[in-house]
Amino acid sequence: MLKNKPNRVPRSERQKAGWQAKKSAMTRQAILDAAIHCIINHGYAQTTTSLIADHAAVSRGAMTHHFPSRSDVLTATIKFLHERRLQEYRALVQEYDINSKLTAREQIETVVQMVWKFVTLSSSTAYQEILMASRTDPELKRALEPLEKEFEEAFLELVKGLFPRWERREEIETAHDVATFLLTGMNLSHMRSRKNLRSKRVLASLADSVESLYRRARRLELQPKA
Amino acid sequence: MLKNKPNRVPRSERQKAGWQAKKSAMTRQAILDAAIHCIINHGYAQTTTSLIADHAAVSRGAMTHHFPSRSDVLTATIKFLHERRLQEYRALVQEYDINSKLTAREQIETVVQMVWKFVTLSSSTAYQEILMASRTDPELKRALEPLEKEFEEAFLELVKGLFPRWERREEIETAHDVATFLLTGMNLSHMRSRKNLRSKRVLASLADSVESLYRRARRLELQPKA
DNA sequence: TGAGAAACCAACAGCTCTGTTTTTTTATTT
DNA sequence: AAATAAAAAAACAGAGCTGTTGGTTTCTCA
Repeated sequence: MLKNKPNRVPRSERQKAGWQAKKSAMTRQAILDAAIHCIINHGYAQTTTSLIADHAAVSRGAMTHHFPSRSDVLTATIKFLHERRLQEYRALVQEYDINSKLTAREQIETVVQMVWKFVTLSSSTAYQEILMASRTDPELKRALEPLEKEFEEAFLELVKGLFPRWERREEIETAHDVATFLLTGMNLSHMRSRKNLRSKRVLASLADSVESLYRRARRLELQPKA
Repeated sequence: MLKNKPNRVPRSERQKAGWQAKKSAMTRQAILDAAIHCIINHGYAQTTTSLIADHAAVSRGAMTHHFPSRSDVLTATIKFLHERRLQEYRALVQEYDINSKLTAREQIETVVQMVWKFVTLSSSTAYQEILMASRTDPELKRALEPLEKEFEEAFLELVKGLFPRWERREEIETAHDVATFLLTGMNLSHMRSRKNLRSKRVLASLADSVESLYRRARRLELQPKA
């Protein structure tokens, strides 16, 4: 939604130099925000150009000025979404403040909670929509692959930072896979009906799995060729 | 695809009584098969009435005779898909022959493999498409809910049959949740790129989780109020 | 075998979405 | 202040999808 429609901005502001560029950036941003909003609330396929324009309070003509085709809006949107998710991810890492005063088990539990919170953000819902659409849309698929890799890297970096003594890549990868698969699967199911009672038990079980992988890795690292 | 187009069927067959009813059932079936095929290969949103008709080798007019509206085809399709999945599920249970000669661990591993196979069937892909679409389509959502419940019941029945001494519902449910969430999540990711090396480790970890839940349940059952 | 029903087909109208073009408004620059 | 460039709006044409209508073929049963 356009928070500052041009005619709502005071005259003084509007006469400053560089105002036009600023306005342009604003509507561009409003369009991207609206696109994400539509993907979340109407699904990827139903996100039409007019729907986006309506929700951004921008004429469709103005939109084609910034993005000539529908595909242009959407590819710009997924890039923007990707940035936003990376940002939200980093914010969560800070918020949860996973410091080394905690035991390994406590750290693991905190990370699990954090990742769960991340997965249930609305931006992850949007991402799921796009991911699912990409299954039958080669162009989308191509555009998404590098972004997916970047995210996995970010996750592995987090783990490395938190558990400096966890070196065996095999168990780290498995932990990553188990966590993301389980949490996305759960989120997918929960997006449809919330059953918080059961999710707590699942999160505990996930923490168990990760802990067991961690312990195994530690064991094998100490006696590599036993 | 229509395997037996009416004009390909021998005259003798075509003159038997009840032929018309049989033919009608055949095209109806062909339409439902085609619909599932389209959902798998083009996605739910792209599954248009003409696409289905084309793939079923049936005129669009003939289709509207059996299913007046698009929504009619699709609701019939998801019901049919549901039946098919139940059937495939039962077939897998038989095929894997999980008998009591195996140890608990072996049984668990077999079930995990079986469910994984089930989740990766193309009919599960179709189901995922529908599930995802139902998030933003209230009508679909309403139609899907009872079917979802029926499936969970079927799964719980399987576990009860296999582990008669596993009585605590809490751990059974958690095991169910962990397994389905993890496997759907993994499938969702694999539908896009196959990485079999890593999936084996994930399956092993899942078996660990289930086993640990089983052991805990057994322990708590023996000393209920300790 | 002939009347009536069921299955099937083809063409059309209305709607929505996309992309293009034309026109108007709003900034910037000299 | 005028010329030029950028942004926004409006109107239009083409394509695809849905649902409807009227007509044809195929089967059934008396």
